[in-house]
Amino acid sequence: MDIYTLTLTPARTRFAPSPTGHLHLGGARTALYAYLLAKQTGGKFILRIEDTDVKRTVPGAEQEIMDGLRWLGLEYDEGPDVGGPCGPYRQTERRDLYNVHASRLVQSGHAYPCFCTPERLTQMREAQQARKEAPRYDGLCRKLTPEDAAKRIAAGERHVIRFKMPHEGATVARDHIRGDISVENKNFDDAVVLKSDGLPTYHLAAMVDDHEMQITHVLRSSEWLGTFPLHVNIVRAFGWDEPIWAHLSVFLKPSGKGKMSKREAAEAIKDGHSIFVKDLLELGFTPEGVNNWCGLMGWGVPEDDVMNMDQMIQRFSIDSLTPSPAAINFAKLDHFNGTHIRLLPTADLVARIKPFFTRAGLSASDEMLTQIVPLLRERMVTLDDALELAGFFFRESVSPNAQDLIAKGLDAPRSAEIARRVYQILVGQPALSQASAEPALRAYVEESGLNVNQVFGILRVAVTGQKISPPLFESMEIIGREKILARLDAAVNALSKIV
RNA sequence: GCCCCCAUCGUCUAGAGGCCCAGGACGCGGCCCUUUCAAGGCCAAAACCGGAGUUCGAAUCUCCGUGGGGGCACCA
Repeated sequence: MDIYTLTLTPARTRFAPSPTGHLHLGGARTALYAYLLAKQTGGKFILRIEDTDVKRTVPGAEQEIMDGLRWLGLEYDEGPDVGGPCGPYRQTERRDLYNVHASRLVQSGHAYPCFCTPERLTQMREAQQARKEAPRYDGLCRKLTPEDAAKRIAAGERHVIRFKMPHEGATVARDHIRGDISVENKNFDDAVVLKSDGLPTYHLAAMVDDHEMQITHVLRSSEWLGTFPLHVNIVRAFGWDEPIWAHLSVFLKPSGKGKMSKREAAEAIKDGHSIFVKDLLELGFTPEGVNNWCGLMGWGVPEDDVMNMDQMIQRFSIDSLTPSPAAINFAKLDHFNGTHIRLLPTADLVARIKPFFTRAGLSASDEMLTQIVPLLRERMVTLDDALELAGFFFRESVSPNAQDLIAKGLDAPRSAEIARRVYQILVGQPALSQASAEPALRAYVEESGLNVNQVFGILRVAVTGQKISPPLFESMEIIGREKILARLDAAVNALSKIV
């Protein structure tokens, strides 16, 4: 089989989060890569919920994950709410399957029941740490005869199933990003694969499911690198073929010193950013921007790094994934978000900013927004910028800061005088179009000896209520003559009251 | 303490022995455009962690050091 054929073999990939919290950037990127690989090869992208730790499961988390994936455009082909040929896709609904497999491991001599109590294990670990030894299961129950074990199980004694790690030799596991990883087996202990509540741990559940669901490429966080050899041993104990494994580097906080912490996450929010997908949506980020940005962290694209989903699908390759941790750079997210906003067709952008006006209690019609969007587009970094930039279009009146109405280098009375003059000029214009208003005002600027910034500045603040606004004359044409004159009149009044 | 992984501009990265006195992107600085703010265009500054090897030749290969990250649960 040549390389070309290989890359076209449909991949089955999966995103397998546990529903214990918010969907975050790391998860989003893992899902993105898995999605890209599946789509590129004409394969399937699967969502599997790893909820075997019942105590840690958070209500609503699963829904948030599904909503988040859909918002990002990472539509899964198989999953809890869409079904599929390998379901169910929630691990708690597959417990019988894990029991069967755990038994198989015991029968084949690859695993054994362990009756050690949590108390004993804690004591053991504490003693080991006191002796500066690595905390590790001492293998007490590994020595039990199958007969003894069977008797205790029959007696109803509470127990777990542990995987029997080889004591001798080394395990060589191949990570697609890093190459062969070799670890001495003596560094491992016998991990629990089935808990006393009858549910599996990750080590068993993930291996069984990846096999049963015929996953071809396992893309997961590099946090799993430590237990990677264990997983490989489990897969081999079953006699299964291994998938291609790729351990994705972790995201570091912006400083590059350590993983994102709660504290850092809070800092980011204050700054209008977040590591949580649900926040990103509310903060006005676009799926296009987020995907492009986080996809680029850990993936070495030679050039042309502004990409939409189709382009990412075409260009993605697990061969160009990078092994080193990446520090999050929110400034770059801003850049990509702004870039993708500018790439959006007007109707699309209108639809996306509308909710932000609605939420602010402003009724913005599609017609109006369609006119305004071209003025806004290149000034937006996030979608909610539209509200800040263009709220004045939809308000009955504006209330500028009186001081802002005073032109640079002039005083209030002089500014009021200018505003009055501008009013007169505009009143004289039957239709307040850009074509008529602008030349008239420029002529005034010329004859008055003032500069454009002074005159247009007063007008801008009077009409928009803001020092920074979209292009003035285009905006005025949309606002309409009546409102403009009223606002200008109000500005003259405000200016006159300043002593 | 033990184990594993990583190491190119501030950040994300290109680079798979000569194409590299190291390329792109973000950010930063400057200039142009300009009614504000942006966007856009142009220009600039900015890096191969250190030390030994291997080689005619190393950012690229090997070893050591250092630094950083991750892991060592009946959590994932």
